[in-house]
Amino acid sequence: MSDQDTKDSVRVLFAEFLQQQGHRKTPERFAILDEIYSHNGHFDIESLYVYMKNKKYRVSRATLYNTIELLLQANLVTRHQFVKGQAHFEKSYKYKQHDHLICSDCEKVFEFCDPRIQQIQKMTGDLLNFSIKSHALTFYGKCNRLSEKGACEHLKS
Amino acid sequence: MSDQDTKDSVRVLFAEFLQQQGHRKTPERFAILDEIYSHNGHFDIESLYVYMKNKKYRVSRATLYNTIELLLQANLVTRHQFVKGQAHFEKSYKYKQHDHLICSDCEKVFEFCDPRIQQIQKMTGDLLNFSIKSHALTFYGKCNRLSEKGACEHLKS
DNA sequence: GTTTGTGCAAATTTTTTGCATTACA
DNA sequence: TGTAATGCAAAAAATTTGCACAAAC
Repeated sequence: MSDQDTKDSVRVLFAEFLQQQGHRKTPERFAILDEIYSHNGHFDIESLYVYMKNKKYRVSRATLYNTIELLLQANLVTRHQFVKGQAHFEKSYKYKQHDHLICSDCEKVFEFCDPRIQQIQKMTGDLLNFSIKSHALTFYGKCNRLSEKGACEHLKS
Repeated sequence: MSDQDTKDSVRVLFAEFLQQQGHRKTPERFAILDEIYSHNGHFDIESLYVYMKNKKYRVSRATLYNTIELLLQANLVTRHQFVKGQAHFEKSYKYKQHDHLICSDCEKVFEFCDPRIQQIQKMTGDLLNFSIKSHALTFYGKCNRLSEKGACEHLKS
């Protein structure tokens, strides 16, 4: 599936979501969705604001916060809190299920997959009578690039 | 191990940590550690500030932030970000390893254990050449108390 | 005695809110 | 045309920083 196909799909999904929830289909909402699906990796609200401002797209931070909330509800975006005091997001449609590994030296975020997490998720839900929709698993450690190259890729000071 | 024994142990561990790192052993730092280990469950900086103020303990928010940072490094406290815009913490010494389950209806936080997560942690570290120190796994869903009692325990509005 | 750590207050950063205006349905 | 959504700016909330004073080492 091409990037354009993905963008078309999420636009349709978001439109359906807005319809069902009785929200209006404003151009800002679709522009924000489009912007998010034009980038890979994680982003925060401020970056998104700057991206759109640079494209001369007139949008307010308030609308970004509002729209991100809707996109979270629509499961088109997920939220993370890798660093304190600032939320990070990433697109989630057609993006393979994965979890994160954070290096406490260079603060770089890596991704990995393990199918057993889905099993644990299902079993825990059954056991505790909980309808589990999603999960977030993060491992914290050191990426062992220090000894290899003398320093982590993004090591500070 | 009694609560008092635990408090004594963490005080020794924190003292050793401060020594090794070349930090001073101030009474404020031990008072904060003691306060944290006097409570169960999760807390945020503001609650901790109020707890200590109520006990007439003179402490500033700046010192709380500073000390929490040291306690995180010493692995005596862990940080979570259950809700946006605010960090939550919990004591971690001698407190059984567990993960969290959050109800999106009542926002209550539940705990669970699954030994397989340790296996995934070890295998992921070996596979990606990463020295993993810790993890955080959170499941998001609905706690099914709605249908049982008409509403989640802390359901809003 | 030196220098780190502290409290306080101000500053910064992140997010939310109020309100007049715009535009979707 | 009625009402939800927007932009803007102000407010609120969370965290960090600067500085004079206190107290570990």
